[in-house]
Amino acid sequence: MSSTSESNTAPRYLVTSALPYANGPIHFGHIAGAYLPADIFVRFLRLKKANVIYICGTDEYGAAITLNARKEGISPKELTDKYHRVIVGLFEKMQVEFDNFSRTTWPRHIENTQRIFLDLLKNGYVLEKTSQQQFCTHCNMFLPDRYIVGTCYNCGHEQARGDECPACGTWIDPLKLINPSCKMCGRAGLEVRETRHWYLDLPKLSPKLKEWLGEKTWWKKNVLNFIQNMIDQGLDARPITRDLDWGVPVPLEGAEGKVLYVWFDAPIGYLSSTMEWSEKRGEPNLWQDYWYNSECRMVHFIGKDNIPFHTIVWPGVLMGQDQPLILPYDVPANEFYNLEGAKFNTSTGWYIDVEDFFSKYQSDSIRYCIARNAPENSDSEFAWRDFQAKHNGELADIYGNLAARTFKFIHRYFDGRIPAAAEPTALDRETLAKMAEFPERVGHLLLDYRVREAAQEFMNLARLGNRYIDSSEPWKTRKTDPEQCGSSLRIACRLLAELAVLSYPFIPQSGTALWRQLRLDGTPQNQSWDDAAEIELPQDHPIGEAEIMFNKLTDEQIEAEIEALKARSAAQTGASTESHDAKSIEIPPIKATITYDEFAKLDMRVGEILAGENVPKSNKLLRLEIDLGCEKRQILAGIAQFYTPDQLVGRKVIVLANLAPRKLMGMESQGMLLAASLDSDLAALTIDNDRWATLPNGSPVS
RNA sequence: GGCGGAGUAGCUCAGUUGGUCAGAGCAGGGGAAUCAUAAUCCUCGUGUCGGGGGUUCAAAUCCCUCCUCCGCUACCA
Repeated sequence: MSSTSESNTAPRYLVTSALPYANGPIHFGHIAGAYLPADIFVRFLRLKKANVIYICGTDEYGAAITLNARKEGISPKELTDKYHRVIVGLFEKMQVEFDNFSRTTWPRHIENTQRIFLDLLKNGYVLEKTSQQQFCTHCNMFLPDRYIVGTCYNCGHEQARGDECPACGTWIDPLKLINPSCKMCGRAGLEVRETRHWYLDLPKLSPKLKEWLGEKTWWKKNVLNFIQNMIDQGLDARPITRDLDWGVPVPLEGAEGKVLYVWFDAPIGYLSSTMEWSEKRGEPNLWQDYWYNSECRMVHFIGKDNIPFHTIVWPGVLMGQDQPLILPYDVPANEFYNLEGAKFNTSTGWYIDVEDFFSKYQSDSIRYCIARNAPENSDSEFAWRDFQAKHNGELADIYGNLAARTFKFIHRYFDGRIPAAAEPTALDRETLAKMAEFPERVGHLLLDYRVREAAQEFMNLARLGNRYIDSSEPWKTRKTDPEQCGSSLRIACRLLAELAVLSYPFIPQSGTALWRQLRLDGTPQNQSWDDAAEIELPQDHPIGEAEIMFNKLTDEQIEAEIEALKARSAAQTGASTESHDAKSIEIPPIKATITYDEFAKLDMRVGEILAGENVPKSNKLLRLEIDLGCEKRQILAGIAQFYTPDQLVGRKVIVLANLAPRKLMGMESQGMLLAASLDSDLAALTIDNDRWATLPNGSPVS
């Protein structure tokens, strides 16, 4: 590719995206945070004639992978092979193009990781400590904190995790948890065993880090705020090894069964992947032109969950090792991208099937939709309605239609050839002057990682084109002043050529399609961003047939997608319950005994559901009106994933009537609908046999 | 619990260091035009800038306080 084309003026860039964890497919949330912004940035830099390489790969170690592999009955290697392929396939569909996409199981990556570990140890940045940890004799492994469940010693909640109690919010010391059990096998009787681990001495690196971070005045504010806080609170030594058999082995005598943590080796993957790229190119030392080059700007695109690793731990690791490796130049972290109001979640069916998606839609549509609403400063989300609006209203109507009206006109009245230029009118001059401003304006925004504004701005160039054609009215001048008419269309074509280049980083297929219709040499990628407004079109140059680049998405189609998403979510939530039997779900133990008096405080009544509706913007809540005989109540029940309002109206249910009211989603809930639930399944307590149905509303339950 | 973010027109959101900052896009009303995927272009906003208090000649923008929502909390990757 053109990635190494020499240029003395433009800076050299090493761009990375967070290594996706090869534990499952990635989704649009990942794409929006770490990949699409980086891909756009890289394509743009290439047009700016910068020397840039774009590096990534799958992250393939860690406990989660061994657990999932065990669940699927395959080896960790087989699991990561599978998801490596899946992830590569997705990037191809998204048109995210890396210079190299490696894997952390690549042998030289293991060498790199071990060497860096040994450097850190030798230089005194790694401490050895023994500690007590919970060990599950059945699973034969030390348990990560989140895989330990027990009773909270602070509030008595039975389902406290080893890291935090969901009820009272206390930070849990897993060793103090009462009746701890293993979340994986469900068994109690954990043993506390002593284990030896190595820790990265962040307190020792802290002064260097502080000084280094102090210079990063150009970093995004959300990133700086976050880490400033963390540093101010003081850094703790962090364990970088763990007891596991799937990972980079600790290269020391007596350290059998210990591997380096995935977060330790994953960023080193950037280095390893660059080396692999070098090797593949047959220039084994080429990577040093980047990693040993203090003029090279290393930019890490990540999601916000990765900020501590990339701004503190990883730079600390780089500082403490012996090679002259460069430190990150910038870490433009993005926030999260959700789906229709909730987080992407594969296990509950709240996701978009990528295979299915790309069988119906173009990558440019989703790229543009995400770019226009990228989670730069706060979380944002994908919504089908918004997707339709962006696709139809902007890509098809403004961008695609500009090309169509221009090209068709030329074919119809100018024999499909670029007309001659005439003496420019005032309007021409004004338009050309505005066109000339776009490369710098859009480019400036991109260098600032303001993708959403940049996308809006390139679309404004298309708007300028539409306005120009409307104002110059070639359908009139065709009869009154053919020369002027031709000249107008020529300018419109020049604008389209510019648009092809400026839109290329965002929507590469469409940019290329425009270029092709203009029958210009090469591709937009070979052009110069700065000169995009100056592209010359020879007189009589034949252009291609006008293509429809974006077909409209119908309301029915979009409705169907929304329905399908909801249906799958409901089905998958149901499906997971069917598998309960097979998977030996833990039945929670019986709670502590209470007295009759305590029980008698509860006032439960029979109530009839009079009406129900979904609570706007909530996935879980239904607003129900319930007749309790003596009065009517509004109750918000978290059962929307299990019942539609229709299924409930007319049913008799049991309501806890003297529960203190509570506000949910801005509405007051005056009581609680009783329901049985386990895991993620739920069934409301209804009364529908003949005898019970005759009981009046408001009958007490005891 | 700690930290952080957000609350601005019906919807999605912009608003650098306080003074044309009360805005853009969409939706909606009106109009022009007809080359084009019924696409385009022009035009129209009486919004307590979450509530309250304060600083100031001047605050959406600074300070205090309250309310609501959300995220993160690095030993889960």
